[in-house]
Amino acid sequence: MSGRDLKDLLYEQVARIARAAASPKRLELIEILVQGEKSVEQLAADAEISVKLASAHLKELRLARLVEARREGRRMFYRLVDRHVADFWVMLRTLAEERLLELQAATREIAEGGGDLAPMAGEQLLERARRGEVIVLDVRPGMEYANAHLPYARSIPVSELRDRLGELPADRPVVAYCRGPYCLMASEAVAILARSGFQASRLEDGVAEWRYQGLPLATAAHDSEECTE
Amino acid sequence: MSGRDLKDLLYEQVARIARAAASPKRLELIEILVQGEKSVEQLAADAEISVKLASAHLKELRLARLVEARREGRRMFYRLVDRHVADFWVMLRTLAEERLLELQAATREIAEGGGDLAPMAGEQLLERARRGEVIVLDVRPGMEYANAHLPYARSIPVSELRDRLGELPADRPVVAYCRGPYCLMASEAVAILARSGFQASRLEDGVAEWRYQGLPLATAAHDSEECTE
DNA sequence: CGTATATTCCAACGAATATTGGAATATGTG
DNA sequence: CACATATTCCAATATTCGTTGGAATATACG
Repeated sequence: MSGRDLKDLLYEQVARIARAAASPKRLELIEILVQGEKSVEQLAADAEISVKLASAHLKELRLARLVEARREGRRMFYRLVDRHVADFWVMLRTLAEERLLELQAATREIAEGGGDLAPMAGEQLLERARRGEVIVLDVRPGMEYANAHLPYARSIPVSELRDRLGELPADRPVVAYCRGPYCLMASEAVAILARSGFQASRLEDGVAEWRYQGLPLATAAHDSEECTE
Repeated sequence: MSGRDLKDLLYEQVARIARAAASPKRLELIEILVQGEKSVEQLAADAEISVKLASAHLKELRLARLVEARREGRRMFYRLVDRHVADFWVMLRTLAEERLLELQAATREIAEGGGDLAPMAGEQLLERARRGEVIVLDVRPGMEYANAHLPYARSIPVSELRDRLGELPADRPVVAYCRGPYCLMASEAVAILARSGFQASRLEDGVAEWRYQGLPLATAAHDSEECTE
């Protein structure tokens, strides 16, 4: 094989991966899958697209070996192949944010709903949560919390938040997080909490960003009680 | 703006970056630009495409803010916006290699030309080069060496290697490197060296991979003499 | 100012992609 | 086995992208 042909082949393979990521819907599916395994139906619902379209996109992602599928009964469950895919998503998003001004404007629009608390860096938030000075609240669906969550975080899905406000101590600031900076659940939660008199703010990071920074995660509920009260 | 519209906008912006990287030719241009600033003509020649096509691809890359252009006389020089773009390229390639089997097979074909020396890890190679136990040889064009090169490396472009073999001590192993794993110059150099009785092997990494690993680089020729002889 | 050089813009065509509707497959249930 | 459910496959359409040829732009030189 000639040098040129070989090179073409090599770059083509790498481009194939990039092409798999070059679709908004597929990126959204990837971000959802970062939260854990999901069925096609769930993925379609979360990404607000038809099941058929979700299936087609998942096929592309599977072809690029970014996700893999498992059959359970009549359902097909998809998951990311490994954490490098999640890291890639975080890096790509970070790169995009550094470069595109419109993106920064839109991200600001999401953040605006949050409180005034200065954004705390990872290590610092972790320490304050450990000491119980701040309540870290995971507002994603329960399944995703069970799959992986920030240390010391407790789970109240945003859909149940209104009815479960009583579980939260009113004398401490609450930091809500969800799937990541593009997810709106934490913003909604902050709005609900603020309306009820809580000192609430939003953490932009999700588990993917947290892990990307090398910070620890919890995978069960065994540590979420340590900071309860 | 509704939540869905906002999300669509956000993912679309990220996808735009991925789309810019989703073309073999553009990836090749990026890798060439990692070696330093180049004119459109040089880029087209290195990537073996027409100037017009190179210009079109560079326009895409510029639109995505991955590269920026500078005019000097009647030439246009392009460069990567910052090192995050180079890091992105390395990460994308690494991800692709982990995933795609064909790619691994092709990469092996490139490496096959190399010697039998066990591949040395970065730190170790650096130390051996510092002590002069091994000759690190940069076989890229002189301009690229001047822009940035591995510490203790000396420059002999592959095109001049045949005529300058006398400059190399024959009693020490030579490790040649070039632009990165997909570049063929180092393989060619190893073949030439081996034919002349040198104990030659190839380093797959280029400056991008080296920097990605957090290892130091040299930017002038001030340190390439330390290990000369 | 005319000419040569380097690069970009514009137009056009074929190839690839996203999306949707309808049919097909595979699994579980009565 | 008939039937419901979850998902995938296939076909068709609109759109986008890669590539090339020809014209246009910007700069340098005589």
